[in-house]
Amino acid sequence: MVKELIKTQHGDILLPAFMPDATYGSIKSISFKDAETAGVKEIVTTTMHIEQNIGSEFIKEFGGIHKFFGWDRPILTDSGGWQVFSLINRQRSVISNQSSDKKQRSENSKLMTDNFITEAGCSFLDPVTNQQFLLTPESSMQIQFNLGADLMTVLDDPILGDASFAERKECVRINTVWAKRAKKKFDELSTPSSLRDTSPLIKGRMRGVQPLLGCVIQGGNDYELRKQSAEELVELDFDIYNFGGLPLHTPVTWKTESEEGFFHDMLKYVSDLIPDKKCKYAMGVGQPTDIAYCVDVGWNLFDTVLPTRNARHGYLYVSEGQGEETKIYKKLSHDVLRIKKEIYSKDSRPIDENCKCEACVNYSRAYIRHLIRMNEPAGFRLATIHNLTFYTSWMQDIRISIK
RNA sequence: CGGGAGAUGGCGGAGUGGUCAAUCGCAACCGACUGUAAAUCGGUAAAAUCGGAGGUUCAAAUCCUUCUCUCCCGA
Repeated sequence: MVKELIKTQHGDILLPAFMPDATYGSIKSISFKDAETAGVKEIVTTTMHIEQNIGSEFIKEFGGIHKFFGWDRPILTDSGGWQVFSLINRQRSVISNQSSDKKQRSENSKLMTDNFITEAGCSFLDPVTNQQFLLTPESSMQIQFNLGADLMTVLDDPILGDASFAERKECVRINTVWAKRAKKKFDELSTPSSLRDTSPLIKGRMRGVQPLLGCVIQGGNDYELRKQSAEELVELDFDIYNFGGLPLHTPVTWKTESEEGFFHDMLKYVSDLIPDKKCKYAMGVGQPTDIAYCVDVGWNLFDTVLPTRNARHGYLYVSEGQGEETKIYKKLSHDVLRIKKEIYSKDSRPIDENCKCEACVNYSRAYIRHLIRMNEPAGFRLATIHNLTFYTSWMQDIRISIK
């Protein structure tokens, strides 16, 4: 029995669902109203960026993240684990460059002391605000309650692909310990009396609907570690099970010589380790065809930066026959169109003749190409609206196709 | 009219005697992007004998003379 629906205080989520990322409190270059028009029903935001730049205490007093954003539909918060992973990973790659430059070396050693993970939590220097920050499983949970998220995520400890087996095993161990601690904190904070005091959620419309908690299965590209991680977490009984790390063979995720691109087998393997009655969330996935594959093997919740970032870079998703290159997964297919290419400079057609979004109904490829090349925010906005419209309709097609 | 500064590839702008057929950036073309330190990053190609003429020197974009043009300040 495949899960079809998640109930939240801000409405139901139809599965499989795709949630765009509103990292700094905004889906880059569009408004939430634009997102709604593009068919977006639920979004992801990050606890860390909000906490550091605005402060979750303030959001709580304000009346919660939904009110603050002006977004009345479901919000999932990410824990902040990934950001730290990202920082540490960058730090390692800088250091591995073996610079003989004295200044560079001193910067490297500074990075080592700025960002580190212990069993207590993640300590790091925020690159934007330049403040030292300690994130623990408990504080991450507290922040997410302050925000009043509908779906929450435990602090997790992602793994670097080229770490040794012992190091990766240690990450899985810490990841489970943190999940336990986070769940304990979550249970404390979500008791009715506690909710009244600590969370803007209680002021919502649907009393009695609790926030849901997701944990993150780690283990990198190692099947045994994935299995161990999944089994330990299943034991703890979470609402949502997330695929941690990024299932891609790249130097910043998992280094392997064997294969390029998306790690299909691992997605299937991990999905099979999770009971079907649970929501399965493939974090950071992915290309439309990869999402389609993941749905096939049991995943039903997705978020990725691809449609929004690619839009800003002029990489547009279009229906088949409308672009330069076709991507196919089974019966689903679409094209890709790089709008910055010269061939579109005089093209009076819309981005996608089959699309009803604001960009396609009103403007030509030539105009949108021009705007993006000129770095005009209006161009980013239109392209983003288009790509999100594509993604939401792609998800709808998937939902229909699996009925 | 007097004084000053300048003239280098499509544009901006390094370089003040040899290592300069000339750094670099923008623009151009192509590509990447996957729980966003990303309006970012990478690659490729093309393009100037350095305003004109003369001179000094083994050697000049670089020094000297002169011409042309531009800009700034002052009458």
